[in-house]
Amino acid sequence: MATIDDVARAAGVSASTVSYVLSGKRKISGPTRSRVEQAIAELGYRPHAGARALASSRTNVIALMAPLRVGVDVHVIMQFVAGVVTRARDFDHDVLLLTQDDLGGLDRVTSGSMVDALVMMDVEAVDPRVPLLASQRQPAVLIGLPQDPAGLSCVDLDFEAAGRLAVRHLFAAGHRDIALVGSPPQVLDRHTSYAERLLRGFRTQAEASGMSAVVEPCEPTPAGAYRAVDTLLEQAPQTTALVVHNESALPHVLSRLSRHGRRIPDDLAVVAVCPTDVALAQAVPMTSIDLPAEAIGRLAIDMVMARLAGDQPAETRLLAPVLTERASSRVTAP
Amino acid sequence: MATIDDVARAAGVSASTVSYVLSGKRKISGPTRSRVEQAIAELGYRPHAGARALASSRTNVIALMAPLRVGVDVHVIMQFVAGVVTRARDFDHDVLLLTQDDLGGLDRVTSGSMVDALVMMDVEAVDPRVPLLASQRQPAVLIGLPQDPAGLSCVDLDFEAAGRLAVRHLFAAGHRDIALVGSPPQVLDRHTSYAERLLRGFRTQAEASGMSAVVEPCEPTPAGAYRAVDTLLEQAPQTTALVVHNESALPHVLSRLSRHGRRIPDDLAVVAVCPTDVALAQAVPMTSIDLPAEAIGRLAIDMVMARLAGDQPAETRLLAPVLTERASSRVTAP
DNA sequence: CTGAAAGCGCTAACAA
DNA sequence: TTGTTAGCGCTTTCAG
Repeated sequence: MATIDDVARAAGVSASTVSYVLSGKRKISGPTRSRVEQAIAELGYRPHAGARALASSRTNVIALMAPLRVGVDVHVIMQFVAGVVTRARDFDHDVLLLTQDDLGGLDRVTSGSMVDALVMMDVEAVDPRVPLLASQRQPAVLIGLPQDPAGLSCVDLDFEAAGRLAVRHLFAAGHRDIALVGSPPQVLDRHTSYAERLLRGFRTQAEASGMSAVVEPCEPTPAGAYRAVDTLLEQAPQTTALVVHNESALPHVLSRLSRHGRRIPDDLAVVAVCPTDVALAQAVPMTSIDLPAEAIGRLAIDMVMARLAGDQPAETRLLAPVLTERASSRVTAP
Repeated sequence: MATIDDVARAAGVSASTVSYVLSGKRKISGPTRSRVEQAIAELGYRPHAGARALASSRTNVIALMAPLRVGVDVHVIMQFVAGVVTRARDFDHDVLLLTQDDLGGLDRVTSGSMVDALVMMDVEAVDPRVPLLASQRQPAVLIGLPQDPAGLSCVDLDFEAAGRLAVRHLFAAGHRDIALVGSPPQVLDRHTSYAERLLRGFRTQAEASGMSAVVEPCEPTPAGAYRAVDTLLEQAPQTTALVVHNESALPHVLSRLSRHGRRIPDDLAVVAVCPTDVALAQAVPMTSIDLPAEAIGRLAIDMVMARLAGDQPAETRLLAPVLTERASSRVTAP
């Protein structure tokens, strides 16, 4: 492999000049610059990442902690990761992938100076990883909202507003008896922030609007979805509209409803909280509040870069929910 | 951050001794070792990854090129990635994530000495990335089977054998008219290796067994699945069994069949080629040939490590398919 | 069994 | 506008 000295020699300049041509941190005359660039091209030179990191204490790598356990919301995770990776590339950064449960990984990549910053997905209200962030010098951006976001950068969809929005939409369509098919019990049990926030928005708005509102947690399996639907139809048969916040269960909820002879939207309106492509991939196109996972991922990187540039303090950004009406809640002509 | 010199000073030894304690490449006396270890613990010392890479030309990072585009087989991708990451950790390696389309990324991480090796998912029969591998010094392991795997390490499920196995299973259950609901047309168009291999196995075995076999490519959408099912039932109404090799379409295929009044397995047997958890997440538990994505990921890392250790030449490993019979193809009592 | 010292390839003062 | 030089923190000969 060619080194910076090889390039310098070939171009008839010093190594530092090559370095400055590469970094642009110094003004270089036209002729010199082109000689250097040509030498770089001819030799196929690439700076050695380790050497660079050692000298500059910058790795151009961002760590991403992602929940790789299968099961829940694979789509969302993938889109999110895609957003992070592609946006990082826009800033000439690469992404090191850590699994959610690799608690030690946090310290490893951080203390070992493997990365310049950290993005943590799927942060829970009380998250064991959050306290660990305090002791490290690299900035972190969290996806989700810990109970105490003091001094931390956070991004997420405003799930509470999303809950309210869904309910208001249904209210406007004339519904007065609604239900939420929510996250799996274990997700709620571990106080996953987004699940609780959506639930809160759903409940408060329903109450504010004087609607009767039932909540049914739901396993992300066919059996779980069937159970949830069956329970719901039995215990609250007067329900005319559903909010579904459970991507994996969604198709099974719909198929169970159809098995019960409930037509969508005629007998039952449904609003889903999920990525648009999931909403469109259902048997009936779903009215949905988009979970803009890719956009959030990109935004997380933008925030990381702002922090790295030093011009930004930590901030929390909650994206306003957007509801798109589709067939599943459309008021049909009588 | 504490450096190796800090540790050496604290322990009253030289830096090289600390290094050797860490690497185990030299015999160190008991007392010395424990003094060093204590100093490391007290100072919370972590070797600087860049410095280490510079001095040793080893990064302990593996690059993983994954198809992050959403749509097809997200589950499979996630499981695969999970397998790679967790197994890499077993060998004290981390994973740098590249997107499939980031062709330049290959050269970047490789020439820049950011990684020790490469794992490439979803390799197609004729893949633009494969020729690029020739010029780099880091070993690569491919998931999938390029047309010409000369000198490259490859792992994958033996899809051709899987196709044959599915057909043999159905033959044994008495079926003589079968159909394949396959990959999306565009996947076949780009000569995706696994799609073609499964197709080949399906066709050859059906022919060998004297069965009539129809093939229907299928978009990974509800509409696509409906179309495929409708076409099939119309053009080959005598079909009594289906092989589905299309994870995303699977639920929609099943729901369409049920809408057509075809009961599974009574009217139509179905064998799916997909991860076990997907097979179990359907309305009817699916007889399936497992796509052991996580295992393949782990295996890929094992092969990487063998190559890095230098003891292994490149080799191709095709995993034997395993079929598990479940309700969707069970012969029911008359 | 341990230490000294020479780099690994790059960046960023400091000089000119 | 460019060059010189001193590290960055570690690994690994070479010596003892």
